[in-house]
Amino acid sequence: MANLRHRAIDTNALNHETVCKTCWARRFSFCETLHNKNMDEFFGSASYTKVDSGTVFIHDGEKFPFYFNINKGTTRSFKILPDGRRQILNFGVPGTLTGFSEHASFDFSIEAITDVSLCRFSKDKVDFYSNKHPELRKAIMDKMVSELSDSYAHTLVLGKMSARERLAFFLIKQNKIGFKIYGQMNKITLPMNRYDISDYLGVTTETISRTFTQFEAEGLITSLKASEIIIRDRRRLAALASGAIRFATIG
Amino acid sequence: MANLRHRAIDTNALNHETVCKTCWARRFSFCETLHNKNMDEFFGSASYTKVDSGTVFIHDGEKFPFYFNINKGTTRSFKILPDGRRQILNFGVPGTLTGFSEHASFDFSIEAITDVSLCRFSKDKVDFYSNKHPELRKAIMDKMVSELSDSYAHTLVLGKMSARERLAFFLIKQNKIGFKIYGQMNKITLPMNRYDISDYLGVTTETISRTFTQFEAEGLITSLKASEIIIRDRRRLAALASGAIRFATIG
DNA sequence: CGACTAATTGATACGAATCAAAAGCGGTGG
DNA sequence: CCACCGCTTTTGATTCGTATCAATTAGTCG
Repeated sequence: MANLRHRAIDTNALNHETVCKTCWARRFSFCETLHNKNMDEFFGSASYTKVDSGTVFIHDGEKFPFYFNINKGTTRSFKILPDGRRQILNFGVPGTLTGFSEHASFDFSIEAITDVSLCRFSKDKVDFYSNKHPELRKAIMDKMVSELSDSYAHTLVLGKMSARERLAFFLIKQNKIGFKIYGQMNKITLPMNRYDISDYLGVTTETISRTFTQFEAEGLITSLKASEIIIRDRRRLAALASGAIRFATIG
Repeated sequence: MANLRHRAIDTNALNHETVCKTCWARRFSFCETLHNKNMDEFFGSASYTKVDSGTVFIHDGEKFPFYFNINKGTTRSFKILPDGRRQILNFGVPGTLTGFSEHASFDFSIEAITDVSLCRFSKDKVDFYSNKHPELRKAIMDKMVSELSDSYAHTLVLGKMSARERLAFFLIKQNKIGFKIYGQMNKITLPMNRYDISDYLGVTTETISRTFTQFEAEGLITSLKASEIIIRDRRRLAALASGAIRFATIG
């Protein structure tokens, strides 16, 4: 097994009652589907883990036959080119499941942006229980499908959109996540820094920063701090995000 | 059911023996896994279909509870922005399975580049048989995983690579496909036109064209026709494709 | 062989990258 | 509590890769 730098807490000792019953991320997670079943055995097989902020806990190319479900915090998945260029593929939030990769081998790296807590499930165990409980496999496939769908949306953004559209897309997306997970309305809290945003959107930090300034000048947003944004004009921001207007500084 | 413009040939009439036994794409397809089983009933539920070149046979947003497996020809999957900008997500070749999308609703369109023949499988039927034959579901999930993996590689290309790297990536990828499916070694046969290539790589046709010319001048490739390329220096082309050298005209 | 479309080549424009520096911010210690 | 240090973010000046606009050449099909 690879060097996963984290403290693992064996839930066999803890008992799933105490862990899952109070799990805040459950309603976003694949395991939600087993909510009303007596699945101590299955959940007992999971291990509850914490990863410190800044830790790369999955390395590109590594074999690791587990699914990870994020319970708390934010992660970034990324690929790196030989000369150091980094592309962020997605951000993981509570309820994000990962580890679908073929032959149990990851073809990207995952790093904790904030302190993260997650559950680790052996693929073999999940497979075994999926045969008894088809809804479990269905839930996993649904997660996979939405990851694919997200990736295609991202492809469109990277292939065809201007810097302004990219940032608008990102902000609208973060806003939706913020609402779903944390119940925030017009306030966007960004756990990632400008480098992350730029590496996700395929532009530079300078461009991101300038575009933030533009958006604020145009009354689309207000920036309280670098990491706290208020949406002021959702309609226009969403129009930009959807590609309805390419460069125009609509104001 | 949506307006699928194609001629459908019901294999119930034909009998799977005559169709699947001679199916050339089988060894690349998810159904390969059932090769040695008596699955007349399952295969009988498929319908064998032909789609003419240039036909959009799946429309973005359309509900369509079927998997498609391509048997012959090439397709392009794409998304379109309100102002007409098109991003090609991937090209389908024999053995490509599609239709994973959530709630059986596609979030992209698919168009035949050449004349295409394909098999259509009802999701319900596949689901039913997957419970008896877990390897069927596993095969489908493997297809899904490699589609996701491909998409991530594409993300890296679109987010971080120069035009030269993008084209190199594309050519190496097409070469691998050409070898796997059609057994071609250094010759690349491109069923798609320059617009397709540019819409896949997130650059313009003019840039694609100029880069082809550069590559030929540098001895990386020889272009017999626009659609027939010979790889002359695989090492350097692959180095470009992997991002080891960004702009340099190595030569 | 002519008509139409696809691909290439050329000239110029422009959005974003790069290089450079200043300002903001968070944490630490005197 | 404030001064200092390091890191992140913003702003500025300039460069550059690719898009755009325009025209020519090649290729395809009736």
